[in-house]
Amino acid sequence: MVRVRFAPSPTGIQHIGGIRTALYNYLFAKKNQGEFLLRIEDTDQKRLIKEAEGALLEMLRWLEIEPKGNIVHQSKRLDIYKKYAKELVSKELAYEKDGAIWVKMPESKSFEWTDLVGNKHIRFEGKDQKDFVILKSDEFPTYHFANVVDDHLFEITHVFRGEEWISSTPKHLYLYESFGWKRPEFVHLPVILGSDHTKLSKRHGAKSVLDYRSQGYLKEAVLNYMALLGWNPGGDREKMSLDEMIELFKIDHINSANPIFDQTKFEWLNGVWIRSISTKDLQERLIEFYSDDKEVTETLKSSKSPDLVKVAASRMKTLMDFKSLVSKTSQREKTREEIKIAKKLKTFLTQNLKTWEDAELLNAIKEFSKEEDIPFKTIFFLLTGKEQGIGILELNQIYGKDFLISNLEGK
RNA sequence: GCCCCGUUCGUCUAGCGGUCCAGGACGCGACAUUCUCAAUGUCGAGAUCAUGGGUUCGAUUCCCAUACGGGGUACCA
Repeated sequence: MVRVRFAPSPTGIQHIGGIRTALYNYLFAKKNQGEFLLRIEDTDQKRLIKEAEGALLEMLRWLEIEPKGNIVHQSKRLDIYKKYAKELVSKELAYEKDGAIWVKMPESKSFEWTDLVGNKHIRFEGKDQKDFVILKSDEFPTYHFANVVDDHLFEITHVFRGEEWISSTPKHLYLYESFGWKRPEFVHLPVILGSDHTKLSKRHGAKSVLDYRSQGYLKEAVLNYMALLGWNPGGDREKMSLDEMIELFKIDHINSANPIFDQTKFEWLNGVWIRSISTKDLQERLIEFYSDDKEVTETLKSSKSPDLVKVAASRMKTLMDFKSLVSKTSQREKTREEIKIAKKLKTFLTQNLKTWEDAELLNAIKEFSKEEDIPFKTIFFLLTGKEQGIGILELNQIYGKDFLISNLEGK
């Protein structure tokens, strides 16, 4: 049976690359009817950040890629690591120095494996390897050690992790060998780079998945875009739901080159998802997204809400765009000239229109525009209060005559 | 420096020896639609497949070298 694990260290916020690793783990497990576990590698006492784990769980919960079973904390398993470390010492494969336990790396050996990303053979020579610490002087294990011990104890079959671990894989291989344990398959994922071709970091803007949520991205889009960075199902397929990704996921379609995060394409994908969910669903998500915003919440709970959501959907890239789209307040004040035009327009419309039905209104606007030689854009602004956005007729349907007229009257 | 990995349009990528004078998507441009902006549809520009050597009847696809990019080189993960 396939069993994988996501093993982050709670030393900071998980950036998008970290969560992508979780996603690939999840996809692979689901695809193969396997298990997906979560292990917190909290072995670095100095760099530990206590909010990190909660944030991580919140991300997984939001994205609905939650692990199975109990969460393992390495900090609670110190006695286990100690026991195994001593075993290596007694086998004379490790030694104590400066209060820490070190593994002696054999110079004559070579270490090789076939990495499942790109299905390539990787080989390191023992002479390039250095002895390394497995148990620190504070009695905590190092990553290399705790990771191997736990992967063995939990019978992990496939290790998905960032490619920054390739160089230390020889250490891990040697540990498996020293204990006589069967080693797992390795799947080293290329790291995601920013637009300047350097590793994603704070400088590149919002990096946490939670940040994307608060910026109005849909979880479907986040999942979809993360999956697409470095993996594709082959062919032209781009938009995929989680279930579809599970169905299509294959390790040999993971790329081994570093992808660059493209904010613009991500936004486009988010728009695609916003347009593809139902109006009712979108409305619910907007209600949740704007739960702290009284004004928008009021709008969203009004009877006009479904219509507004519907006409706003095609104009949104993120949920954040909704507010300005449906706001009733004018985008800017009218100029003196515009105030004059607005007065004229108001008189014109109130005198000529009987029903205020769309066709009649549109004709009147066109006529006014022509007769007075006023550009349509100006009329649009005067009637809607916006330079651009939801159409006059759409607003006429939703808010009606009074709203349009009041825009002509205000400043 | 040394070790490891990578390199197809600006970006994400398809391609796994002939189907490729390289296909799709984002972005960009044009047109259509049209009450603005979007959305949508159609078309277009954009890659001598990093460079140089091989192998082969034939290389984007296989091998080597160079260049460039990324990663590692901690009692951090």
